[in-house]
Amino acid sequence: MLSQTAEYALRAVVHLAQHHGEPRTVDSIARATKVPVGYLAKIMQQLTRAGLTTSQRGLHGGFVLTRAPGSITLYEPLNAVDPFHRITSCPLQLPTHRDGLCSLHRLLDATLATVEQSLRATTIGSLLEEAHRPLCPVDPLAKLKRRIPLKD
Amino acid sequence: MLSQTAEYALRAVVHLAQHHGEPRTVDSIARATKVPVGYLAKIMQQLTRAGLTTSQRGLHGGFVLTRAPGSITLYEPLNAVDPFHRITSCPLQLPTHRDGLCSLHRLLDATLATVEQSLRATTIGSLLEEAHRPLCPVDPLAKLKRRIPLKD
DNA sequence: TACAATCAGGACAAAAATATCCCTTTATAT
DNA sequence: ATATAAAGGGATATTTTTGTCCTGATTGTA
Repeated sequence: MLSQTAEYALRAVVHLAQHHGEPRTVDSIARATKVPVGYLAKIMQQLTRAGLTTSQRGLHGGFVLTRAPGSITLYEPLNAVDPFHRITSCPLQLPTHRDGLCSLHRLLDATLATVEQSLRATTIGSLLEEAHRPLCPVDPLAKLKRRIPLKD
Repeated sequence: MLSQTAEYALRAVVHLAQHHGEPRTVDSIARATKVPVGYLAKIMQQLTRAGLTTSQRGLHGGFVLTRAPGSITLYEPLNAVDPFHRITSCPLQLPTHRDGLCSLHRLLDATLATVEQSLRATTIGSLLEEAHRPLCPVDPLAKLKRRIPLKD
């Protein structure tokens, strides 16, 4: 249901939130989130263009969130890489339905509305709170495993 | 969010529901629902394999729903053409998360759960009821417009 | 200044989703 | 029987999504 790209973007933003303040390179984000590096690079560009992150080149550069994790909702990174489309007009282009959707599409859109609401109601910051389970991108074992270096 | 295929499948099933009992050919469904004929043919095969429709070849053949529209939920045709996947295990395959999802994926899955519930709670039949707006696939003007025949 | 780390961006490749075409098989009506 | 109306199914084409690779532009540091 979510595109792969959207899933990757969320992982990246969560990771940045976990290290809020310190610039993270594409490579380090990719390793932590298990997203293909080259592809993630494109996604990070999109997040930057959308104003969610800033990028800094050169040594000690990388990406940083522009705002506090508590003020960024899940909706934002998703929407940046894969715009969320509500159903606002009849997908069949029927003239009768110019002013309103049919039952089918009204129901589908109502479902989309709940999804949108759920995504807009949750901040990245809230995912990091104590009460929650540890987040994928910070898996502590990941570090240990990396002591056996990957080829290349 | 829905795949194109899923949207098409729903339109087709709604159309069959509106003509419950009479076999509808791929061509007539395609015209009414504005789905590419050739592609719809494949989708109808999937619906038939999933047991939602029966098909009959030859003159006066076509597709018919196997059950009453009131007993078919939106979830079923969707799932037939484009299986609905809940998030049941960590998409990062992290060993720490073998027994449960992280906050991010738990939230995403909870959202999926509401979508699933919404789709399972609504039947095709209920979409046809009076209180609702006319459905796209039965647009009455469509017939009129067809009096000016399309080329081919 | 030179070098190394890092992002930017374009070109290309692979895979998946969407769409078209055509031929075969099956059923019906005359 | 034969012609015709349909679905079945395979091959192929197109488009979109996902992914790779390489080169150039910045930037910090020695």
